[in-house]
Amino acid sequence: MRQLAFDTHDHHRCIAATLKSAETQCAKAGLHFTPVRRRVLELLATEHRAMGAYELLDHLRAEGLGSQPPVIYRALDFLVGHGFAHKLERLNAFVACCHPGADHSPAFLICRNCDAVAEIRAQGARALLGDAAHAAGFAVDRAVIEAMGTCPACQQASDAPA
Amino acid sequence: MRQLAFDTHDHHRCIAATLKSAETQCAKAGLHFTPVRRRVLELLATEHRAMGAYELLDHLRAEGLGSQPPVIYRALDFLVGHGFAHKLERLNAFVACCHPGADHSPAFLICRNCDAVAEIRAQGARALLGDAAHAAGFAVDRAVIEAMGTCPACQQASDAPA
DNA sequence: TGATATATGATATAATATAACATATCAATC
DNA sequence: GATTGATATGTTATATTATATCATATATCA
Repeated sequence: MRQLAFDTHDHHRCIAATLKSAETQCAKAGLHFTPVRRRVLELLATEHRAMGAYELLDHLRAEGLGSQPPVIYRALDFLVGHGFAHKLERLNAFVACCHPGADHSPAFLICRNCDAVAEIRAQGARALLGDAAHAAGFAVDRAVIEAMGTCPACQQASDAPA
Repeated sequence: MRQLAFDTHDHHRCIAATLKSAETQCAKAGLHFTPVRRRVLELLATEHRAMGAYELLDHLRAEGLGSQPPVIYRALDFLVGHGFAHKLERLNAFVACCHPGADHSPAFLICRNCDAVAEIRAQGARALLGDAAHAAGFAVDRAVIEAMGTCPACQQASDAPA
């Protein structure tokens, strides 16, 4: 079961693993994995794509789990704050974390054409960035790394046009 | 005259160089460096910090150069599109480019404490990111790299509290 | 049980950004 | 110089994203 980049994978297991991991981590750390928080993570994991806050809120509303913006933003703050989800700054949207539990320096590959998003590890790039920053006297605590471009599927599609 | 990171520099020359460079590039490329566009770049260069679209628009309005949001967003689109300014996705704000004319892969260092922003070159990090993306079959055309952390001045301030 | 911290509900509004259409300006050509 | 086409600006309206604030509920623990 792989969960890297644009590869296909066993998505049922992927969703289950994401939720299970969050559950476990929350239990360990004494965090409350409440119904709203759980459901938001589940939605993100299930759709497996970048979703906007209001799109997520629409789901919650339909399910009677909350109807006002603060509900979703609080849930997202929790999930992002504890590393269960990430915010894509470029899209003002959110994705479930693909490497739950791993200490990671995530980078995102965002397809301009179809909006597919992949999370990859970027330890190397992150380290070089840290070095360059350090040389300028700056101490980095978090790096936003988002690559815009074309995913494999869209490259193929444009190579072989109708 | 240095214009790197958080170093001090001759700011008058820095502003002049930024405008001059944009002027030259526009002339070469047949682009219209109109009064609004010029003034927005000048504001960004003068303040030398991240500014929001509406903050910039307030200046334009005070000067009779435009009063509605589309005016500033169009000017910013032009400046960002041609590399004269950059958008900081993390802040939803804009800065003048510090390396005008240079073919560059900019990265930004953003101080959480005082919002100071420095633009550095990140060729190395960008290259590693490109490699990692390539391994996933993804073709990068642009990378957003923004480091959140603490600038030199704020580090000193917190080392030696009152 | 009562005190405290944490989470949710609800109202209002702030901040950021774009769609759509009208008008003006500029540059090239007839 | 008038015509045209491309580019830029003006203007109105509205969409999208996000937060402040205060009230209420729920959980935890002394």
